[in-house]
Amino acid sequence: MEKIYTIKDIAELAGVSKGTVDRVLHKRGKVSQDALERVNEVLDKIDYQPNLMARSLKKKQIYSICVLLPDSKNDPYWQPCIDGINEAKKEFKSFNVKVEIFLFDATSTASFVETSKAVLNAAPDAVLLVPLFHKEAIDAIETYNSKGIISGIFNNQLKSSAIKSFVGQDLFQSGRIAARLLELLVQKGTIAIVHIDEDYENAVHMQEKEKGFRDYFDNLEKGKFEIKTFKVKHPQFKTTLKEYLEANPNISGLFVTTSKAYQVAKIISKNPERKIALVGYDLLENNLEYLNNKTIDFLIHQNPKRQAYLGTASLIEHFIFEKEISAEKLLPIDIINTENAKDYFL
Amino acid sequence: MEKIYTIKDIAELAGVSKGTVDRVLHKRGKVSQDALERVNEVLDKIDYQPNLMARSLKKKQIYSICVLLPDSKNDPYWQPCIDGINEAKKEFKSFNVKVEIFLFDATSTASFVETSKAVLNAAPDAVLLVPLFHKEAIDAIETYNSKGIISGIFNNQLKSSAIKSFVGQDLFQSGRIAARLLELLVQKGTIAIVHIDEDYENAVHMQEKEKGFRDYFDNLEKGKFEIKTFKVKHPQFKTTLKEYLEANPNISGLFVTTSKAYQVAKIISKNPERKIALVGYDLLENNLEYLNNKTIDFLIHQNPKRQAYLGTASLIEHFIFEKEISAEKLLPIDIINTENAKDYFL
DNA sequence: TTGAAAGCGCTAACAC
DNA sequence: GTGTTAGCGCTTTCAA
Repeated sequence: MEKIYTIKDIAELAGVSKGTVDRVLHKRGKVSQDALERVNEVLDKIDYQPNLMARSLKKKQIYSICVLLPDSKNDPYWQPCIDGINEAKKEFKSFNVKVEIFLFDATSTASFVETSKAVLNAAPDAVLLVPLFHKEAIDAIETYNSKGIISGIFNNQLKSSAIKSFVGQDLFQSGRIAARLLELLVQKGTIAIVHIDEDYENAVHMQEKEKGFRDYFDNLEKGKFEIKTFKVKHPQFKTTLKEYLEANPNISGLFVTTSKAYQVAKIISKNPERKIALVGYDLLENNLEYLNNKTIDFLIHQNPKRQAYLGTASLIEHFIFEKEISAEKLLPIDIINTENAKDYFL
Repeated sequence: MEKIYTIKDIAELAGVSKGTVDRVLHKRGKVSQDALERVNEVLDKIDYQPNLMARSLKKKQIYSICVLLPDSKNDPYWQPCIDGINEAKKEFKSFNVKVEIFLFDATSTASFVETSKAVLNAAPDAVLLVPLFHKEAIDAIETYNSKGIISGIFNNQLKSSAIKSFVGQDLFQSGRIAARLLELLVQKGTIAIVHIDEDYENAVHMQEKEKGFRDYFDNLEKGKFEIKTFKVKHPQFKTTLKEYLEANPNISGLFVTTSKAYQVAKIISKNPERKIALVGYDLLENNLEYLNNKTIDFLIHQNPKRQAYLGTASLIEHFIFEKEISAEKLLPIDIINTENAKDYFL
């Protein structure tokens, strides 16, 4: 049973006062060379772990964190994020933190810009945001940075030196996982990558997934599989895909790079005698329906709830525990079939 | 921004002292009817959330928790559990909790009984244990209970009114997941369930998994699949399985109900022209090797680390935060293939 | 039955 | 530069 040391213990061992120990530990104020050495000597010998409870109890300052994410009205994918944020909020409610949620319309850059201004007005200590729109997100983050506001992102990666943390998945790898699944489902033949591309800015996502997907097949025995890409915008979606499949009767597998696999499932389930394997993303109600009737074979779970939770929690912990923010946190990529889907709703 | 009330606030609002408020909140000591009503009136009006940090800071009592689990020397499956326990330990190290780990030999009931006595001698406030041996585990738990020691279990379910919490997976469902995977891997034909049964007491595990597995196929179109069961003890394992597979040339899929899939993989990889689909359990080094060379198609991850972490954390939180212990916590059952395996080592 | 006060470990203000 | 001290919110002891 190793002893737990307090500042008082250190002060006694070093023959100085608690105040001096505090100054050494936090490098604040002036300390004589002699005292510094005496304290450091003690610190080297023991394993001092500050009592975080005592620290947070003392601190008067209230930290404020804003989370900026798309409204789930237009896309239910975002709904679980709210739960994740609230979970973090609840877990740390005894601490001096305030967490505010700001929603923008995922289909409108203007909405994002406007909401990010509102966040700026709230003058938080940190912002966690979903950088859907590349350029606008960078702008917002740089503005925050110039005001001394820390920025973290989740859901999709974005390179900027002003970003302190990223929580999400390795999308390239995610594409490889889909590829491995389709390799098993379709013994050989043609597989199409389907991008249901509602807004061009999202394309980085899809491109990474496509790259990973193709990478997997590129490293396989040649000639067994042919990989095609099919890109379609929403309005004409239904007829276009139907025609595409009719024009390509050799296609026996589809990889949908967004959460819209149910739209594809709806079309292919009309023609059950043609067996087409289908792999998509996200545990939406609509997707689960087709997963359960086996039109969709596998879904890849991006765990938006946990992403939002971890993003929020790491910012909170940075302030109240002075924890380092880890620059990148990659979540496991969960493979979902009919049987384990419900376990992921905790 | 809702105000955060403290005991001092309540005392002032009710016109009593902090001590009296504390007595009312915790129903300890004597309080006059009048004071009781005044305090309760205030409590009804406001939403009082005790500051857990302040509480833990003050408490002198040190809580002691013992964790009783199999030694990983004989089975590497248990190794991650130690990490999970240590993670919980680290997370709560600022609180007054002591967590001690006791290891027993998973192949020896005597070792379990002995170790559980050592735990009793340590006189902890709570015990978290892996109830590998049904009867002995029940005995131990009832003894703990009679001494006022709280018991939680993880890894496998066990029914007893003396058990306060269970963390683990739904093993029946886990069997269904394996079934669904093999259904996809083997279009039709014969599939064998392989129990590598080292110690009879573990059989509950395997039986549940088998039940789930068969349940899935029972509800499928009849005649497409035939399911067999093959049980083997370790020493004769290698030759027996080989003979079994030779005697049953129609078998094209295997479901190994333990973490020993690599042993099966070793045998079937000797005969690569006969393609046999293989699904097993757990991310052991040995298994991963055969997963990566695609002899094993899927592994099911039982997440022992997280099980141990959650089991430990829920007991700790019960003491320091006075949180309710949830009776049952079922973890998601992760499906692992070549591509997402490494993500699960965080 | 109740209030007052000490003190958990830490931080920050203040005095020397 | 450095030691002392007050106080965060809570629990617990001690008088009254």
